Amino acid sequence: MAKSPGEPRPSTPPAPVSRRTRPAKAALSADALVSAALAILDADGLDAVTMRRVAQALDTGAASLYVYVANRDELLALVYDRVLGEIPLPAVAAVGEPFPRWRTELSTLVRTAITVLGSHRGIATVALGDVPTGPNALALAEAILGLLAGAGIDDLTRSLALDLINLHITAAAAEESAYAAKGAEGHTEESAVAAMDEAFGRLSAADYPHLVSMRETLTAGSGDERDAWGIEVLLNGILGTPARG
Amino acid sequence: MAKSPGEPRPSTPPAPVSRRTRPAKAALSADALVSAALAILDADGLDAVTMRRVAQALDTGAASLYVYVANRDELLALVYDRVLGEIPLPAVAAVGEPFPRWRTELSTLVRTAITVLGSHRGIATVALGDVPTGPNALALAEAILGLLAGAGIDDLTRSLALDLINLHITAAAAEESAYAAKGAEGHTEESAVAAMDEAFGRLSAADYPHLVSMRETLTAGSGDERDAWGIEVLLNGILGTPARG
DNA sequence: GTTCGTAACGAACGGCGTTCGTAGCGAACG
DNA sequence: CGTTCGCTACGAACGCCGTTCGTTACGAAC
Repeated sequence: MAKSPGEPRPSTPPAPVSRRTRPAKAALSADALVSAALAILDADGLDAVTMRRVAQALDTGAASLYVYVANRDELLALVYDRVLGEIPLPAVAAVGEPFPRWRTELSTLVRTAITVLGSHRGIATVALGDVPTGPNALALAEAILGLLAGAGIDDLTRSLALDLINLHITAAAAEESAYAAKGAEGHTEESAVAAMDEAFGRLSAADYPHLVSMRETLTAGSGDERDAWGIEVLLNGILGTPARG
Repeated sequence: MAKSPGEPRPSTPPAPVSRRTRPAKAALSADALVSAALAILDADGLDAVTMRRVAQALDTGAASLYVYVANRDELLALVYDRVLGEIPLPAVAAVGEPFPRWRTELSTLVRTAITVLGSHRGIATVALGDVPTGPNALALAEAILGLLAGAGIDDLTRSLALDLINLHITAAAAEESAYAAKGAEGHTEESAVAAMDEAFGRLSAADYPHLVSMRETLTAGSGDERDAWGIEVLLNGILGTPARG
């Protein structure tokens, strides 16, 4: 009762009971923050995941979030790991056991990882700045290492291959998100071709002979086909490039 | 004379001559914006490249920049292309001519591209959102296509390979920048190992057998060695994976 | 009954990208 | 020569942002 700050509510009088007064409210938690952030991410993209919007979705103030999360980057890292959890992982063979199905399993694992990460608008870019160490990131790494072990690849090569595959997943997903974001609801095809023509129209065949001659080939193939080819290249390359070879 | 707004300068009277009154001033230009932005980028990183700071470096106001650039993203795209210009490109063989040195040339081209992009703190992430179409980006693409042509690779495969190589360059550079940024002046080695141990300390060998058994191998090798191996994998994989095979 | 740690919160700080209305100024035009 | 016009430049402002601070409420411990 002392202090008597009165009613310092200059903006929104229609809410009669202060949020603080209300009792239950489902209790905040880091998981709840992540869920709210993920919903905003899917709805409006990475830039829309602001502390204020997350707080608003949870019917609280931005300052309250800092009890569960040190800052926005940490929240995004948690969201990233949550998304990684959506990737179905194959059962891992025991250490030392050969696993003949490793190639198809690894191929689909990489492809689904790219698709899952790419479908949550822009979250993949989070991983390019922080080496992720969340539980689901570790589980994914474990699965990849297990499949590579099933191929009989030595430890050093597997270690390098893990990095390379992770890099590829992240980059391919980030690119996919970017394409999806650009299109929004416009035609991906049309705008992409338009941009291409715009850029190519000014090219002289003398200065850029290969680009000009390949103009049509460069836009060929769907994203999925390009993704699939990329994975094949990676796997073939890994098999054919032992470390310290 | 009409209107007579008087002297609406409530904040900084110590500057007697309005910037407007001063005559010469070297004249703004898109190039000047890019140079100023690049200097800030190298000094303080991508986040520090704000419209206000660029304007300040040019001794003007942020609003003035919009005459030469539509928005910050466009400015960053110009900076990105400027940085690409720092990459020395090999002479391109004529279309149809075999070029036996293609492999070493392409390998060093990719490696230097990663190094150059990675050395300008965070600029590589710009390319993950915009397919770059600046002149230097086109020249780089032309060079890569030319070297691949020297290897006798067909058009469709070259097209896919170009995308894959560009993706790898961008991602590897972004990761390199991120590592450099994390370290700042702290020991990269120490902090990386500490983070690893932090994450690995909680791992049970039952749940993560491969990760645990490879704990030491995973941190082996310098960044350069990993980069070099990655390029070999890409090139070997491209050679061994014709499109529509 | 009192103390105390801590979740929750409103307000504020400093900064951001961008827009708006206007001021200056050289060239074009009558 | 006088006027108009287009364009660069600019200060101020808008609506955001992440984060911090000081205070309040409240449950558990004593």
